[in-house]
Amino acid sequence: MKLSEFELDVMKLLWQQNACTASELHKYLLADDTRTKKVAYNTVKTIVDRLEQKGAVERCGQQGRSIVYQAKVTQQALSQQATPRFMDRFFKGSSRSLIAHFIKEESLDDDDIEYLQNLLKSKKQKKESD
Amino acid sequence: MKLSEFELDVMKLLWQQNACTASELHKYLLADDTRTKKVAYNTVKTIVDRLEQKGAVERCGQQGRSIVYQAKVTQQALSQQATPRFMDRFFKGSSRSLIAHFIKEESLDDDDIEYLQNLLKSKKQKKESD
DNA sequence: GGTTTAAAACTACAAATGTAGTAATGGAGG
DNA sequence: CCTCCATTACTACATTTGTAGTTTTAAACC
Repeated sequence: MKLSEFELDVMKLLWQQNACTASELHKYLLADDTRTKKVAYNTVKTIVDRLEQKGAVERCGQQGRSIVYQAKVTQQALSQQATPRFMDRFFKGSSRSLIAHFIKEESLDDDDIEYLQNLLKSKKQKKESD
Repeated sequence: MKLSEFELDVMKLLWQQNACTASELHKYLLADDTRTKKVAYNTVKTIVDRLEQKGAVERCGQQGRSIVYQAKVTQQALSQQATPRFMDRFFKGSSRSLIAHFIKEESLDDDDIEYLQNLLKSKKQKKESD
């Protein structure tokens, strides 16, 4: 399933909110101040309609006249599709260089670092037990 | 600078190969067997022309009648633009969960794990010295 | 029950993208 | 020097995407 940028933005809201009407989605988008361009309700509804056609969302109820939608594909499923493509473009298929990039460039607090160190440790141990 | 999927595929080749003619790029794309759809030479040339218009590539010479192109924007520059957007979509702005995802899902050999552990360690130490 | 009105459904359209055809041109080989 | 063919330059077109207007409908309120 291939979704556009805007479609993904809407999916993200549905993943966060679990279930929404089109107007709710519209409100969330307007409230998001990282989003410079303000879109009309109809624009959002069109995107939701397209997502429905693509099978990415489904109707799960009514609220008065409003249709309540929910995500039909999980974030995991989509990220698992998108991630290899993304990695391949920018990190030459190497998870190692991707992870290294993030460890170097992104801010991680002590807690994060410790958490990730433990993850790596358990990954190593798991390999040994195979 | 916003590039499309196909444009990024061509950029990737230019990053790898340093400098190419349009026919060379075409050959590489045909040779890539992960790419099911086979494109015509003219298609590739159109993409290169668009990349030139967008300022992503530039001419750096001739080989007979063929124009040699090279990337004008670096992979780093583009990945630094693309990565936050990507992360935000799929990993809610948290580098930690992105990295965790990769450590869990991707295959890392012992060497990779050790390398990353050292990176984390030095990140921690650097913080302490601040 | 009639009216208002928000929401759905449908339609429209410009820009970007993928895809490639046609026309023009200039090196390379005879 | 002329011809040929690869390559460029230009043009074309369907599809997708972003964006929103118009028309229809049905819930809610009086």
